[in-house]
Amino acid sequence: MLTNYSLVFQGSNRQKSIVAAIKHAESLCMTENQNFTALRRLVFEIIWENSVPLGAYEVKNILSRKTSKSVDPPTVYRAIEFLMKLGLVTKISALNAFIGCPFPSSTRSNFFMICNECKRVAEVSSSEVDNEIKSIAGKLSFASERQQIEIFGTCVSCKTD
Amino acid sequence: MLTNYSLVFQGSNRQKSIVAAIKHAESLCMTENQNFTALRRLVFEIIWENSVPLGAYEVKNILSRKTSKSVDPPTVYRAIEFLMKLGLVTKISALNAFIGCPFPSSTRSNFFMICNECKRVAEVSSSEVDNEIKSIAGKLSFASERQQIEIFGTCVSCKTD
DNA sequence: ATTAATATGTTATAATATAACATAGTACGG
DNA sequence: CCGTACTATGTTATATTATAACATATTAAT
Repeated sequence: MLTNYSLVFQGSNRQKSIVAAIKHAESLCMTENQNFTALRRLVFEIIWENSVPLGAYEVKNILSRKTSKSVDPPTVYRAIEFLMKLGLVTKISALNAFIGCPFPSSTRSNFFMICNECKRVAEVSSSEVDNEIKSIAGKLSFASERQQIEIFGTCVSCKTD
Repeated sequence: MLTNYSLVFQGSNRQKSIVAAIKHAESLCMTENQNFTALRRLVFEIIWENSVPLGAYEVKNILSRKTSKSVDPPTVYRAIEFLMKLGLVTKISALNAFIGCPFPSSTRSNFFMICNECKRVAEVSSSEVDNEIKSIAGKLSFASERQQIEIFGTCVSCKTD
């Protein structure tokens, strides 16, 4: 099992991992022959700077502040779509909000633990869960392509508060 | 493991299960002291008649046709909210659409297999997956309350076509 | 320089969802 | 039976989320 759970819910900052994340995004774009433009990098940073998932319009507002000019929805949605295709960002669809993927290169399908109190989201990559689902899909002859697992509850920090 | 997979993806109709579902909904409302009004019953039927999840506005249009009068969004959303609270209907949040829960009384947390081709959705209730997730949550001291698992892929029928 | 491809800007609008208040129906104690 | 409180529905308006369609700009290769 691989997770950023304690970093998200008990760690003090994420700065260090953001630097690494940008590096990773850059090299991924390089190998995929994709253009990590200034705009896309900005959106990536905005989403990654938060352990709370951001709605597209929140990203839009932050982007607008950072660039000191007005930004229209398609600008944001296109950048997010680009990042999602590369697996750098995921949508938490129950929240209509977006969060950075800490393990973009993992081949296992990850899932999210979402704290109802502080709204932060941690990612977990578990081969056990993954295998169990794969096994069920196999038995039913369902060719699974993509999965989205969202667990809502209370994180370790908020529970003790 | 409990599933309506073959009923949904290989069965010819769902009529039989709808009758049982309505009976179940009625008695559930009875014991919960909730009012299974004509409107709520209609919305329940509309959603249950489909193995494809329906958007709220699709429900609205069908409802409007069935009652021969115009229906406003809050009417539909309120009925859906009511049914969801009772566990009779779930939202597939990746689709912004709603589907009946075939195992409303199951204490296990269920998940959905969604065919990208025919759009039908089957529900699976697996204690293995459930336990695995519970175990991870336990290790991380995450008090999980609700979970939403959506598996997208190709069903057995569409694969062979 | 010219073209093709990619990325962004811009305008408009579609699709999904809820707030707030008005009215109607129901249930029950007096 | 009446009045009150509660529940459900009707109605209007608007918030939130997302995309279509077309224009312009940037870039990369010929």
